Amino acid sequence: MARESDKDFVKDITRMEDDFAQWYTDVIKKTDLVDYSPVKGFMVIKPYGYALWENIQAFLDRRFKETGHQNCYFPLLIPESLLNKEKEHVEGFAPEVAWVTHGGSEELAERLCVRPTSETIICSMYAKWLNSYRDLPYLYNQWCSVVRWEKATRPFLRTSEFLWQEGHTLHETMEQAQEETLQMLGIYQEMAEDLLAIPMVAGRKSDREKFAGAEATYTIEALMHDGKALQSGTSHNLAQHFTKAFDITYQGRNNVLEYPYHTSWGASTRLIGGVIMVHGDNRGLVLPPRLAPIQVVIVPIAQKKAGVLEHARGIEAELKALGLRVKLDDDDSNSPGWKFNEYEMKGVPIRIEVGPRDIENGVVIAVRRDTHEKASLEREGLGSVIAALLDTIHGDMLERARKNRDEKTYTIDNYETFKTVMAETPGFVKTMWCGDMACEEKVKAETGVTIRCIPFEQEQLGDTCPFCGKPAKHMVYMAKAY
RNA sequence: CGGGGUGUAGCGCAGUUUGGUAGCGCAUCUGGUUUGGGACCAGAGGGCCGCGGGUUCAAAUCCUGCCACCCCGACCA
Repeated sequence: MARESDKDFVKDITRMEDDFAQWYTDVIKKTDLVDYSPVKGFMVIKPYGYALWENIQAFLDRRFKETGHQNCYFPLLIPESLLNKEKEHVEGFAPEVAWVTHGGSEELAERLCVRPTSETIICSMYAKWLNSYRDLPYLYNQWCSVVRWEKATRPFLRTSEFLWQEGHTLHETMEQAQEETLQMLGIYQEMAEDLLAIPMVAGRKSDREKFAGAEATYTIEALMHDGKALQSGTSHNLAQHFTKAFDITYQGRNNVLEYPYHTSWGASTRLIGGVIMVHGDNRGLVLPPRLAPIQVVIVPIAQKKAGVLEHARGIEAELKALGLRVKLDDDDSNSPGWKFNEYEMKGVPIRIEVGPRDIENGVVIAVRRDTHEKASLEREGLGSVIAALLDTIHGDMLERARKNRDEKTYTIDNYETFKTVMAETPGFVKTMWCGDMACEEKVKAETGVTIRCIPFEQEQLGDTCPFCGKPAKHMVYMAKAY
């Protein structure tokens, strides 16, 4: 195996070490994932980008159904009076909701908000439907878009409208709600690792960072290439906060009216931004094989020569028969060299080159996107070798991402070192914390760093909080966040 | 919402200081030769210069208002 080129960048894309934000924008634009629409903060997701979302949807939807959930659909518009019912919730979301004030030319008696999330409309319906403990649990999910009027937007990471799913469940007991909350977070983590090849830190949000109206919020957090963290999926135990506000009651087992326990959980197109920033390099996207819309691209060489295209089509058919997503690029208006660059930029995991020389030798050339390793493979039995190679690439990408993250994860026990590290080599910081919101606010104000989560896997790193000197309550992961 | 920057052909840009026929590269189209890391030759098409007002004989260029995008901060998936 030989490194095929020393060149580790392309002229169209800013190098990530020079300007990470510009690199991200360049990659998104050059690879045809999205385009900007006429309305600020609203983006068009183009076919290559939407295919990524469809693969995320397919994975999650399968797992939701395997765990007993059903899909349904609730309306886009929510009356203001419903939004206002849960106090913390409305305070959290009011600043960024869009309002519908007119129907045609008539001004509405009550204005309607475009959902920023659907707890309120869904709870108002659950209140009508729920009668008996025999009806529980409610295990519903919807795939939809929501609108949050953002001031600063970036494709995938923060847009005024985004696609997501939101699950909303009701349970008889707090224990069942908690079990559901953690189960769904676990599915997000499984998806991140098995599909996106992104290792996650899972844990609970601090009270300052939790969802508006939640008893507890759980999160998976990933570390990007630039050392900033991305919240990648959240699952909330809402306890009885909304069910009481919306007066959702049922006849319980002991013949008294009870309020059910409530959860909600969501993951969005933001995950795509995470994939770009965790795996991408200076040549563009590097897509994990199970997510990639095109897993293998076949580039014929000297395709007008007799037999070349037919041979390439045979390879295409064999790989497709194995269920792989394959593209044969037989467009003769682009040279092979152009195609090499194009599909590398688009992150296609494996490129197969086949020309007259290879046909004669009974081989093909296969090149890995993630490592640039080039190998000559026997044509005979190629399908199973390629299928296995895709799995190897997935494992290697996950491992590489884990190694990158671990190298940028620092254990720190004093504030001065913390400041230095976060200023010079940002990443995750593992440290003890007193549990006091004022202390958390102070650190954020002074350094811009926030508590990403209180991880499930706790370590006793010390006895005092390095920020205020009070007794430590938890070990936390901290980082600057997207 | 504050600070900085940018809007000219599908994409990337020059031209704006000093007002005077709208330019370049890539892409596109036609024909031909090519094809193992961004091919070559010849020809062709493509523009409300972000949008609106103003100054002027004349505006991409000067004045003014707005809009969008990018970057850096404050707020959030």
